[in-house]
Amino acid sequence: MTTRVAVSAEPRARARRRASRGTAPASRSTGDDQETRSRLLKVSERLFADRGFKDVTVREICRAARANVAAINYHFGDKLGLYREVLQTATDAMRATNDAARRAGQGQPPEEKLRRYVLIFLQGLLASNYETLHRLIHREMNDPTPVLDAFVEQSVRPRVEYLAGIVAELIGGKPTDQRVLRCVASVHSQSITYLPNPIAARLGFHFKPTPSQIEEAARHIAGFSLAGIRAVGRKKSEV
Amino acid sequence: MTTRVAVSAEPRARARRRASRGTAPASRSTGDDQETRSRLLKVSERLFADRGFKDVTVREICRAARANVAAINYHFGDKLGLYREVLQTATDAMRATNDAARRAGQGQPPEEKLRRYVLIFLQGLLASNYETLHRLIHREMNDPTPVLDAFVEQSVRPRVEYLAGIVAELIGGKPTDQRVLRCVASVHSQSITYLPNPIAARLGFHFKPTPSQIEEAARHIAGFSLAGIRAVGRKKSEV
DNA sequence: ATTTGTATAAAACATCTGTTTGACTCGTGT
DNA sequence: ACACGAGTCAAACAGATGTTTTATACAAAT
Repeated sequence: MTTRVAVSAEPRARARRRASRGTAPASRSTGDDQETRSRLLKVSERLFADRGFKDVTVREICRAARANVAAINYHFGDKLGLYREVLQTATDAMRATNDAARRAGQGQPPEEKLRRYVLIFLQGLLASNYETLHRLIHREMNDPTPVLDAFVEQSVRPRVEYLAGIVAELIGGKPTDQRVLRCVASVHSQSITYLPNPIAARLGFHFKPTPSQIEEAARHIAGFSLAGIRAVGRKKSEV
Repeated sequence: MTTRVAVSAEPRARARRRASRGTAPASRSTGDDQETRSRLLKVSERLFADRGFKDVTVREICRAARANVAAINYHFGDKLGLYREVLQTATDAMRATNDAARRAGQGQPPEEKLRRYVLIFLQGLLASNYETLHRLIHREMNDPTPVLDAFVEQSVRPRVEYLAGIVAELIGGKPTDQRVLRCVASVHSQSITYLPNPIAARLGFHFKPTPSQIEEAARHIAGFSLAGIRAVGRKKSEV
């Protein structure tokens, strides 16, 4: 009895109306008129990030978005449809971070590529506008919903392959070398550790994601990792 | 509407009977008689680790343990009471790992202390009998239940402080130095990355937790980290 | 033999869950 | 003027959920 799969994307009768988007929705008379649909997206992003897909109720989302209970089913087919759309924006944001890191590293020596990658990744991870999206993704890691597969292919794999390329360049091995993969895991894991989490908070790790603190952390990770990678490179290659 | 707090440990009428434990429960007549209580503990440990506190239903647990729906409330007061007890065994296991790591490092130079710590931690993390317990804990990191505080104090803090001591010895700083704390985070994050997770699985990271693979991974983490720590130690100390 | 305490079981309870329904309000196109 | 579709709403639905109740079986103590 896991996360309740709805195989077909748009399940029921209605909710296909929104096929006709872009025909100037214009404003309607009802008071505020802030496009209920986008309010639902915005509100649910935060709620899903805070507590996960299953632990957030549609009633809660709708209350927070000042919308009717039926709004989610009307606009997104069902709860999973809404979640899918929220996670798609997360995927896009992550891909944008990937591309930015790639661009920043172009023409640079591998050491500098790694430094810039870590910094940009960390900025993307902790920048206030993206932080909820990344927490969302972190949730998928522990409680995969049917959306995870698409996300891994579109976001994680390109990122890991890029990192593997850098590391391979640094230690002079194939990107599929076990040593390379372990180094990639080491770099990546250090980065995501800086996502806010309740245990760190209880330990008194008061890491404030200000630009300068983020740079500091990025410098640490890059320096730590470059030394680590070089050390690994000095050892004999394995199968 | 989070995980449903039950402030008092043993909430209702019954379930305090088990105060009188140890008076030889003996066996009763009903067929198998395998101590329903311990069956519930065993079964729910796996279920909670797989899907988290909230996503597992008491009916499911009871079905898997071949017990009545009321069994949980009878033996543990309520669902959270069962969870609390399961997590207590996890805490104990983790503390045992801590102690083992400490003993193994006694009288060793700090480099060797770190190597042994990482190995023992990883063994504890991935040994088949403890693996579910650690996944359980990993869940608390993302979705804290009321049980988290006790766990952090009893397990995580001693461990982090021990690691901080080693690192401080290596780079010659105070255990509260920012550089030290960042190194601790680096070491710890690399270790927990080796817990099985769906994203790694989808990426084709087929890490089998055999003893030799675990040793391999521990060697990597220790070597990588020692080089990293030394590099950090070469830099000027910060506030 | 009776009482007492422990353990189990089936059924019921109250609440919460995602979803659906049917009515109603508008603007727009004819 | 009219029909139509888009969007919203209150109410209801069916199923799941944690918990409680009531009844019963049994062993040990009295």
